[in-house]
Amino acid sequence: MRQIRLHDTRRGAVVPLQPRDPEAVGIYACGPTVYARIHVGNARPFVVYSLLKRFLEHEGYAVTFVANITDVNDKIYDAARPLGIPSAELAAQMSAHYLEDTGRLGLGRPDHEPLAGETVDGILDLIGALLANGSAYEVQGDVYFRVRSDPAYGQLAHRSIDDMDQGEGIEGASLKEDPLDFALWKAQKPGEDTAWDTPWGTPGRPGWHIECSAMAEQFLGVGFDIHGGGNDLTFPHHENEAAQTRMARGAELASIWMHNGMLQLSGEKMAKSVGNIASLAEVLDHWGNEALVLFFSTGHYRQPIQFSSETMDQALARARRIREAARRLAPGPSPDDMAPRRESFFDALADDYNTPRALAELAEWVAEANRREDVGDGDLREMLGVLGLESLFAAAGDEADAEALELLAQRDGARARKDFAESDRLRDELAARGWQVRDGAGGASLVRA
RNA sequence: GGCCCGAUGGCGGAGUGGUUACGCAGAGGACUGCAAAUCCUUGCACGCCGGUUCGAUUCCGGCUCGGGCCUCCA
Repeated sequence: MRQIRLHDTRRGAVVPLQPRDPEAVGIYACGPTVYARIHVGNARPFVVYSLLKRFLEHEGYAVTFVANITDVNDKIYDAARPLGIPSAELAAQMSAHYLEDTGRLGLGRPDHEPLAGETVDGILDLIGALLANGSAYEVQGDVYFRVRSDPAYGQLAHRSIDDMDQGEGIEGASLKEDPLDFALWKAQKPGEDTAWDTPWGTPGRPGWHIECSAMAEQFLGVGFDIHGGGNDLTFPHHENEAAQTRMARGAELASIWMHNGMLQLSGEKMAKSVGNIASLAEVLDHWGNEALVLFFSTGHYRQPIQFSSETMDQALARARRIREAARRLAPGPSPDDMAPRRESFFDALADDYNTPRALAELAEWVAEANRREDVGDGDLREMLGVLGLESLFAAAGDEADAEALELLAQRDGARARKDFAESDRLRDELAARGWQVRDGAGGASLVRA
């Protein structure tokens, strides 16, 4: 088994993965808050950790991947109000969209996708433990975490407690003992239509940070292996998560905290608040899932990555080349003398999940395969499977293609192939026969005009 | 203001104390009935100023610029 190394934010270094169970790895990644349809940037962690799971499985681990859905949150109340619908209804709608949109990535589902709203028992249990040992206090139905009770607070984000000026809003500030403290639970306020009963008597709903602590613990237990998320969550969200569990359970929530970089659009983080949004659904419509999944792997997961029509087109072209190689290669095992390239591919992934380097190896592998005769496609299948791109072996719109190719063959016996769509002349020809060429990921497909 | 990250060719993006990956785009060539695909060749790229060193894009310091977080944010 290859030694796998990953960057841990807490230690600020690339460290060896040493799972608590030598044969199994648990991964938790923070998912989106479902108050609107997700954008491409939101898809990055979904892709990164889904693919990490595939790689770890390839290396022989049994992996449990948990990605939560935050369905109870201020944002959701705020978004539901002007729409005149219950917040739970909005959350349900947007959750459904989230499942649909991420499903189209073709990467399968995480093993568990808990909803915060269904983990309230676990949340109250954690809060109970914190109240009991003095790390939390209740004020007028709110419950706050006593940040200074945790001597390790700030270690994850590498911040001194004295540099912090954290607040949960002006109203809450007056209730806190210390401005650093953050809400574990918020008493129900007018206009908030979702609330749960509590042991301390006043109904309310959980704070954002505690939701993740509870959901992670429920499915992976305390002390699991990898906690992931976008690097914008490092502080305060992950810092708070870590602190809550540490003080409630006397143990660290996770051993490695991984953080992916932001997707950037015109030099800035893609975010709803900035307004530079491209929805995941739109991007999938335009470029297809293969180009998008490949696009995410063209950059290292920790670095920011530039989203633009240009960089997406580049990913599309790259997918096309791989698809072409997949199409022409004979099924079967690849030659032994090409194995070193395959191994370099996986070695790159073992080294802090370096997908750009892995893709370079894959490109070299493809070039060599193209140069040779009778290269079996085994290695390529193996590599693409780990990258979530096994579908490059199956052409989009195969059936329509077959039919159209038959027509073409009848016409002039041309050595037609899927790339027919590249040729304007053939496009015209097809149009004349009632076919419309529709460009998609890594190729084109045909539909009846 | 504080903490952190980055600055690589037309674009994207790895990596390295001394021959600078890979992809996309471009140019030339091969092959091909035309295309497509594929192959070969090719391109004054490492922000600025100092320092360490036989030698720095790579290490150190400063500067400039960009980005993330410090408030909801993948």
